[in-house]
Amino acid sequence: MPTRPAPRRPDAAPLRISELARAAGVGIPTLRFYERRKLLPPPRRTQSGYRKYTPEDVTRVRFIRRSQELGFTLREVAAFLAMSDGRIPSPSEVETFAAAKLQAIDARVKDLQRMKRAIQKLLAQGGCPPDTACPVIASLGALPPAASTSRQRPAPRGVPGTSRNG
Amino acid sequence: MPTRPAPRRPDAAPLRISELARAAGVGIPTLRFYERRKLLPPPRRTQSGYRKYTPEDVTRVRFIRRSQELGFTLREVAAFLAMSDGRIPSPSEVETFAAAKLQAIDARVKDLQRMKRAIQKLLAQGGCPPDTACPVIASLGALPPAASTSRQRPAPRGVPGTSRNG
DNA sequence: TTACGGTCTGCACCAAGGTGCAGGGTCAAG
DNA sequence: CTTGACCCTGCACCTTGGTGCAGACCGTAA
Repeated sequence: MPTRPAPRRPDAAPLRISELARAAGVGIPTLRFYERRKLLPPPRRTQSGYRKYTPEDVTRVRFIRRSQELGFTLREVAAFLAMSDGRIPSPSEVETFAAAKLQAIDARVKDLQRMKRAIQKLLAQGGCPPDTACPVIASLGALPPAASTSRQRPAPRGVPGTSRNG
Repeated sequence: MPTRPAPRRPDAAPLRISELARAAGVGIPTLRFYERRKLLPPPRRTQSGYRKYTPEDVTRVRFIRRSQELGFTLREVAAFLAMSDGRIPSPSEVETFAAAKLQAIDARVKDLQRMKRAIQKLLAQGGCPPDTACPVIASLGALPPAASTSRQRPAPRGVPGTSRNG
């Protein structure tokens, strides 16, 4: 859709909310939502109150989305961003937090790989044998309670027009 | 899995809902919820209407929880279980689905490892440099929209009394 | 028989992460 | 000066995945 192109701007021009939304692949309400949740700093405003974003905000929003896809909650992402913004009490907290994240990541990768192997086996066998326990289920279900430290959330679901979800 | 044939009992001892809940590490309402969502088959009942579960149900519920921790939605898990139960039209669907899951898993593992490296770098540097873009954010944020196919959900959050989070 | 815990059903509610809409201001083009 | 796209705020609503509660029934021990 050839929307009336925004007026020509200099290089590091501020972005309007719709531009940031498009660049970062999210919806406009989502950006205001992130602002309320402190994931985005309150942007500068035009005289009339329009939000003005910077190019770094694009990176920031994309980081948020990627982190969500990796299974971190917005709360966690907010904490991380606060850290990287230097808005935290002690730098040792960064280490603690990051180390915990590392552990969580490792655990998740391991489980994913276990499940992967099980699925591959399933595919090689052409499906679950009818009488036996499905190997995939067995491979994950016959385990002690997980040691997962982190939580996971749905990935960005169909930002209108960005549906790459089969 | 060599299922041990319980010698003298006519069948394996059925579990009451509270026993399954405890064995699988979930709450009782969750089990009823899973039943509504077709993740658990309607169990047999006692004459008075109490649910009677089998030991395989423990595995099944654990499988569900693990899968969630790995980032699959209940809808996906239900689909997978339906397959493994043989309640699926064509076996080729299993392959399609499983292959898609494999791709999703691979993508997620890759991203997690990327983030891991970034966090390690962050730790090695003792934090984000104040002026520059945080390397962790940059490493994930400066990317095209994700190729993630699947969604993620919060891991089982503190089933009352089962808090292994933290 | 009563007490008490476990279970049943159904309905309401919660938290996270958005999504939509109403009602109104802004701004460039026609 | 009107039109249409865009933006603002605030509020209501949606989906997932549970949780809680009320009111009634079951089952065993005292």
